[in-house]
Amino acid sequence: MVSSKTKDLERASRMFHALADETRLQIIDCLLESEQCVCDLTDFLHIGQSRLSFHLKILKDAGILKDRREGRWIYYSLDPDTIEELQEFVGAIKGRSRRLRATSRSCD
Amino acid sequence: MVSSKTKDLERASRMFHALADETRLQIIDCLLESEQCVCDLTDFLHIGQSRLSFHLKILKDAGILKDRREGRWIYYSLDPDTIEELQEFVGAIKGRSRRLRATSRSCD
DNA sequence: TGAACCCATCAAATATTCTTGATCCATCTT
DNA sequence: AAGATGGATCAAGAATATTTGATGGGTTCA
Repeated sequence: MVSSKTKDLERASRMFHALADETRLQIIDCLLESEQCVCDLTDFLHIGQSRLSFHLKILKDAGILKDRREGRWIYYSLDPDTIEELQEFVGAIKGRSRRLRATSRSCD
Repeated sequence: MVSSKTKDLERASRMFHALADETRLQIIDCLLESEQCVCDLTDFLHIGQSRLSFHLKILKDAGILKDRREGRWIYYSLDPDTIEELQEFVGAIKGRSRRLRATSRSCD
């Protein structure tokens, strides 16, 4: 059995990996204001279609983006729940790192 | 000239990349309570010394960890400023993604 | 139905990251 | 000074990730 802590780390590292690329951060930046279809994103970002599709998939698989089809177009948008999750994860680190105490083993 | 936005993305992707690895998240987990020296971390995490050193360097280069020498030992700890910075970055995404508006181009 | 369009997927080449063992450097001890 | 210890760094191989161009699937429109 895989502990829930291990799965949490797996999930977190997947999310962070999705954010660990400038192209993908640019995509996110494009989606801050509103959803966009793929063809608009290729125009904005000046990158090839298959390359964009590759990065969109990574963001979507990590849960950071959602998509919806409307006719020929597929619109991508941020998933607020995942952003929230991300914020909680970082908050958890910050919350504990603030009150550094004397040595106490906690990680094995 | 490189725009500050580009540099922000570069910085952000570096930080996220540092977090995009389970071993490194385990290291961070070990450091939540207090600073630790490298030899303790190898014991806790059961990983080889050079492998640990590799990951520590990535975290340190990203600004997430600080180190200090004390005699033979080097103690690593979280850098609260960077955690703060990280939180602000995620917060910036969340803050804007909440109020999704109609189409408005913002990223090219 | 067929052509045009939007997009995902695949395969191959390239690039980057990670692991491992060896080596080196600094500090402490004797 | 010599040995032992804590860690960083290097080189080489293994594993992943990324880019690119080609192909294919679904949708619209004539």
